[in-house]
Amino acid sequence: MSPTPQVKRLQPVDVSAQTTKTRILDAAEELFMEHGFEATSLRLITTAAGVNLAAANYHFGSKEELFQAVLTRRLDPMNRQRMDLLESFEAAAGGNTLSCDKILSAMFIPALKLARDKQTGGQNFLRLLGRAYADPAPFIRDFLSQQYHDMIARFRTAFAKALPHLPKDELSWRLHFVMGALSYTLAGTDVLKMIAQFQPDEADNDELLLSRLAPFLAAGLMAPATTSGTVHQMFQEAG
Amino acid sequence: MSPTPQVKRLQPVDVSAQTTKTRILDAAEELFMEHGFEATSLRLITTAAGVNLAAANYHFGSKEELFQAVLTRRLDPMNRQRMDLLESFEAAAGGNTLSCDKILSAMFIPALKLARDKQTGGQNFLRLLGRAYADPAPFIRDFLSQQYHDMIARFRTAFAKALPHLPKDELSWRLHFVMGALSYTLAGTDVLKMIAQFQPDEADNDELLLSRLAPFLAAGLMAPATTSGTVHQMFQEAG
DNA sequence: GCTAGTTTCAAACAAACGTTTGAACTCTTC
DNA sequence: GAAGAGTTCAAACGTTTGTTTGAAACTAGC
Repeated sequence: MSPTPQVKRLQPVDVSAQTTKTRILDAAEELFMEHGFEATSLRLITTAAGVNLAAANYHFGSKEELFQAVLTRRLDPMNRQRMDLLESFEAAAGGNTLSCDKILSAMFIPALKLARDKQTGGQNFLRLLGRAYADPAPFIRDFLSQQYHDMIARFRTAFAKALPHLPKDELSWRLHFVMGALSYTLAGTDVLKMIAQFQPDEADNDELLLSRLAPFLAAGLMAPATTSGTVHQMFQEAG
Repeated sequence: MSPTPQVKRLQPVDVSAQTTKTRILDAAEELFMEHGFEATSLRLITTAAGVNLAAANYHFGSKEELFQAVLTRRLDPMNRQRMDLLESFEAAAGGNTLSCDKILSAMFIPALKLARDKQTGGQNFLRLLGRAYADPAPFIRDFLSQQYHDMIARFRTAFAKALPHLPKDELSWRLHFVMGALSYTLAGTDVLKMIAQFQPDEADNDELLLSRLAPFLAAGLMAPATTSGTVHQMFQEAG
């Protein structure tokens, strides 16, 4: 049924096929980023890629699988880098527990690397990732939560050591806020205008962005635990 | 061209027409929330509302206008409440400057009120709003940034007084982070699972959520200003 | 240079989309 | 109860969607 060409081959993979595949991936990355999953048609993608319409289905099976392929191509290596970096930080620290900032930097630096590497088109990808994180489509949410699962678990235990005073559920919440702020910020289009206002140098947009975001999130993570009923109390006063 | 029935009438508006209109709005609110703008068809909406397909175009003109109508119905009053509340806080404080927490509570409390009011279906709306904030469609982004403009400007000056040490551009960034974290958190579907894990009482989901988020964001806002090159430095170490 | 496997291509598929139409219906107003 | 504005309805409009098809083109291996 599906035209997946899975054949054992001892020779290097056919080159022309690869370029068609990557051309589709590149075009899809940019267009999905710009318009979202639903609003981007395969005709738009294949036309932009300069390939035949049927090539998308031939190489990827379906539109959903193409979208997932676009994500995995960069997300997988990035999350692996994040975990490796965290591990190397822990090794370097010996028995000492890592600071919040250090752990956060292990999350941010691989993203930054991607954003800087113009050759891999990482700028587009980070924004696409932020958008995908907010997309309601179940197949996207399931795919992402599966992709992020190991990394989140790994960082949760690291943060738990750095913030021993914090109840576990409180930490879960704050990690969620961190991921949210990161995703949302990277996804914002308006951010570009905002950046242009202060820093005309486009090259370091994402670096500037993350250098602002990191201290903000670190302070939030290190805040004292929520006293129950804080907001409830405020609500009563002002209701 | 447009079938807008704008006629001066001295009698109370036709009741059956209103119920059709609100039935569409209610169904659209829920379905847009669940599937997003593009993935929700007018046929799905009108079927769920139990009205004829053409009724949507008759009462709202187009799908885009329907979406905007869904948003304005609740967003407009909420943002007005936010500004009124901030003003009353400032009046109560006399000449004294408000604390960060107090200003934040002026942003959160109207959202909380909406979330609690089950009669108006506010739960759905807050999630829809979070989703809309991350939607790439230009007409949605333009509409929202216009809707939020006054409120953001008002709160920016309030925060500027509360945080005099913070450079203006740094404050702009942090306000952006606050709005992002708020939107993203409210939009999350996974949040529901997370909440269910700790707090089975569904009634106060959003209250619990905001009572966790508020201290996190307050701490972030009050963090010392970014020292230039922080992340850059980290990046060099770990690169 | 023939063969077999892989990739490209133009064309067509059925289904779903937002929107429009004109007739039927409901209601108030005189 | 006739008139007329406002609303509902079934049906159809022309597009666009993701996907499939079968033949043509291409690329090795022998």
